[in-house]
Amino acid sequence: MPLVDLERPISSPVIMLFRRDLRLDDNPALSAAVATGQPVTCLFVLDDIAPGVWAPGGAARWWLHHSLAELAQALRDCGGALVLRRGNTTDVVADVARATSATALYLARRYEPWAAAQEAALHQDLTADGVSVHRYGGTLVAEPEAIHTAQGTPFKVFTPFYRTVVKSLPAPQPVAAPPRVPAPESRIESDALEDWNLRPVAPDWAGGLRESWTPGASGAAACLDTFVDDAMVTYETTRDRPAITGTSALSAHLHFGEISPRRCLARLTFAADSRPEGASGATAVARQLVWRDFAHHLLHHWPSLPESPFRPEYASFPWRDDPARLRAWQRGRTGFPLVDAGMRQLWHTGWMHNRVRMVVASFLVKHLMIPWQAGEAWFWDTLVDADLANNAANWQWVAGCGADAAPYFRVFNPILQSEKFDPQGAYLRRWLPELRALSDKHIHRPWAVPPLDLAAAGITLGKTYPEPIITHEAGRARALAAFQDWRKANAR
DNA sequence: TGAAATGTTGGGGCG
DNA sequence: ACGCCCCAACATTTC
Repeated sequence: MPLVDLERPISSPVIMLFRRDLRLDDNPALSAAVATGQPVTCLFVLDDIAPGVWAPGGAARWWLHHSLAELAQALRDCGGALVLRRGNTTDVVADVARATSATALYLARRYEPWAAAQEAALHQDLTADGVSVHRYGGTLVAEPEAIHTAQGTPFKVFTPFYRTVVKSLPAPQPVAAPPRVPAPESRIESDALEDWNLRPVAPDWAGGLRESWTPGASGAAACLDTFVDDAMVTYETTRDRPAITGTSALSAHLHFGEISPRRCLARLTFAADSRPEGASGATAVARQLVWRDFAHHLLHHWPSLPESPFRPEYASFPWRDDPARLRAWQRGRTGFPLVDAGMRQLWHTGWMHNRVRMVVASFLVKHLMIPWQAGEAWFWDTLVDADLANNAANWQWVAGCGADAAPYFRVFNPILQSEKFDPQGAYLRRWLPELRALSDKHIHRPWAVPPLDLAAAGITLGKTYPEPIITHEAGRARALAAFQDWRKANAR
């Protein structure tokens, strides 16, 4: 044996940096780290101090706690260990690399502007220290570099983007979880998850979250199973019914990377093959996964997406500063039952049905003319699935200033939407107990209920339930007029 | 992934 | 029997 080999460490451990890929299954970075045959230091860094970071809100932090707890257990079950550290990611990883004599770092890329900058810094600092950096995908269906127009430019319209993804994609072949993730013999120090205080203590407002969700990879897999078994076949119609569990409810699991979109696609494809009547539902939900990709591609190519309108002319749109109505919207006290039910579902469970998200968002930016960024910020603070790319792209879509956006004059009628998608008022009654006694006919518009019926239902408008903070007709007319004036002024 | 206003058509009541 | 009107139902356009 050549002498030089004796000078090398007997083993050269590697680091797997978990970020938003809190799973073992179909995790290409982890699989590559394990495939080195070396011991793997699994690391998660709580880094919400980096510049430009949108620090996670309370609901997302609660979810993160439980997701990390499950990841740590899953790693223990296969011979591994998860090291938790807090601080600047680059500094922490460099420290851990020195402490473990690591020669390589594996990670899955992210798409937030600050995260991309962080990856560049990691690459620079660690390479200088003699640590090779290996960056993988796996978080999206397709990487931004792989999808572009014939001219080589990024897509700005969803449908051609979708077609290109479908056309250029091989059948998804998820990578199975490694059977063992061998930890180094000498352990390095880890923070205790409890000490991070990701969960609320006093007051403990997380009861609604606990009732609603099972964070973690096993919860994610169960969620997908339930969808495929129960909802997939009728997805196209029941997805719009907020009183029904008609959607996948995978958003937060996907956000934290507890399940990969390719794993979802593979499962959907298999299910559609074995159950032809479910094929159209499987395609429709797969399309939603591609919307998620679209948002991430947009953020990748337009890093200012969370702050600035994609269509720059909207910077001069005459938005209104209206703190009182913003607060009424946030607290579910607008006087429009579907809007209020949605905002209360959000507050209680950290999640809102997608159809209702569109209605409440339209109400904020059109009827109230409050800047979309205010809605984006509230969703960011309260959603368990708060995701920089999805949140920014979807708010801009509703506001009309985004890529492939709904035109500004497309105003949702919160009453019609309510009657159409919650005809029996089941969703309204679930979240607005004070309106429960109203009839199916009356519950969508309490302000128009005859006084005797109101009294019989125990309702005093302005006391037990708010008067509408604006009428639909006035809000709609004001928004359309402002839009027309602005366009005229803009055309000059 | 909209709604409202406006236009068109056709059936039925009715003088 | 006929023409007129009303209006629901559907289609188109406009915001």
